[in-house]
Amino acid sequence: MNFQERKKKILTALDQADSLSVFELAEILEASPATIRRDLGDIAEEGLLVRTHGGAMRIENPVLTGFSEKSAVNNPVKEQIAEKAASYVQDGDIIFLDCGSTVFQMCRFLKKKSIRVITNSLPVLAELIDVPSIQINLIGGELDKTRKAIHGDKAVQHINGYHAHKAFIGVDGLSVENGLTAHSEHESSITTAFIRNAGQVMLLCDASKIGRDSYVKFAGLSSIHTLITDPGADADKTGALQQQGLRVEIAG
Amino acid sequence: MNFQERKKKILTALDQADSLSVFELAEILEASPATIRRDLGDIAEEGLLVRTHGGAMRIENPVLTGFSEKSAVNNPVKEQIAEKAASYVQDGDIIFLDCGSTVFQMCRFLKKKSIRVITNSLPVLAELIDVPSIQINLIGGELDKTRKAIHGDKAVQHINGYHAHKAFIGVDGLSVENGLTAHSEHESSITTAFIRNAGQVMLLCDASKIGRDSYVKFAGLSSIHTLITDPGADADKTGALQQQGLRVEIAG
DNA sequence: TTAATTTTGATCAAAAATAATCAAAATTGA
DNA sequence: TCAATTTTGATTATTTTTGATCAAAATTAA
Repeated sequence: MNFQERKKKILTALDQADSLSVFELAEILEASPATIRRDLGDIAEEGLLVRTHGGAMRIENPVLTGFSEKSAVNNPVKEQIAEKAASYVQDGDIIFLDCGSTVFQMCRFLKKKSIRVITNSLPVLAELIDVPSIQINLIGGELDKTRKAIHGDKAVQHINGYHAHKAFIGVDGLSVENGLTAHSEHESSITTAFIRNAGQVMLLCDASKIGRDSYVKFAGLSSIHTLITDPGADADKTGALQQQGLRVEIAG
Repeated sequence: MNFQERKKKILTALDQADSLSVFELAEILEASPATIRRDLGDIAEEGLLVRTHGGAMRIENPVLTGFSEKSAVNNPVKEQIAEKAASYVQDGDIIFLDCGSTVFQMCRFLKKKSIRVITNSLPVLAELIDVPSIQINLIGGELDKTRKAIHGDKAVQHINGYHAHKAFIGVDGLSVENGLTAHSEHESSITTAFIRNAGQVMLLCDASKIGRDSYVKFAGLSSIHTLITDPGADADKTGALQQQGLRVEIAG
């Protein structure tokens, strides 16, 4: 059994029992206490459980978890991309973070940095609000309840009022032919604003989206500085993107 | 049993019995008095209970966790004021809600209405995000982590971009002599913006704040349409306010 | 007030849990 | 396939937690 599997099982077990000891977990997962401790340490660092002496407790904050983004948790590919992306962030940076699930995963790798984050994502806000070294600027505007993010004209105006060193964004499609594409106008207008107001634009994009096109064409390849993707990306496709002058980084 | 578990049990036990002795707790938790004393010391330091000689007492206003706002819960006076204030809200209204604890209490009385809410308060956001009939416009700007609210110039600009039918605001002090007063410039600039951009301004204010002055003078009595307070308000003081043309509503 | 009692905080040894280290096993990549 | 890397589990040293003891402080009773 690998870490990802154990992580899932630990979190499931903790959902039922509020707290479990290292030994109880060792028995459930048929692993040694040493392994369980390592796992619990890692998972606690992600903020998905509370480590206690002798075991772990479920984390409970209904409101906060309401905003938390679970879709990318347990997705090792997105985690790798996020970690790579976070390595570009330095103390003192001002960064834009958009509301994609891969970008959200960056949060856990940003917690030790001293930065200013400008975001329209409520999960990002919830994740970083307790980090003293990070100042948050929340983008205002209409709340999109399903995406747990802010959008609309007012949000775009807000972004236009700032300049960031780096923007970390996601897209729904990326190809040589059509550049960056998105599902909706709302998303694309926000992303466009981020691109316009950032020194460097980092695109976080798993392999499945490369060479794929979505509905709204909103930016050319030249607006992106670096593409961060996973090792699963097709070499032909990434090669073609590189030929267009795009810098491609493979995470992991 | 570890500290985290005991902490939880101690707080739960204190929620039921208002106060417990070290020995009662030692029996409940099956731990030694020495351990209980250490625990109580630690928990008291977090501000989650009051240490007494021989035991501990429940605290009224536990520290807020996450975005949830607990300070005004179980405060019948604030609830009454909030309910009265909410009765002024009609379907179709666009309203400003500020980040005070009494205003926050309005949320539970607003859930059945079809309205648009413009707010800088994260607790309000968290409380209303799951209500389908309510559209939320979040004010953007710098995040004040301790107040769990947005403030700053950008936030004021944001508010200036809208007009609402009604604004529901709180203050730290209210008197005939000094009008509305607040603890900080940040709060007052936001409140001023709400007042400027609302058709009607409703001030939610428990009796203790009437006749009291705080530090920043930011608006005159004439900027307020209606004061909603509780039956504990001094009749002389409310009378003086009424003589200045202020409409005073007593909740409950 | 003083004396008796209770509670506390400090200290310490025992017990429990952890982190660190290292070799074996499993996985990965060439 | 084999070498390199990662992961795992066992061992050991370190840290944390606990309960007992006891003097000092606080509270209560007289």
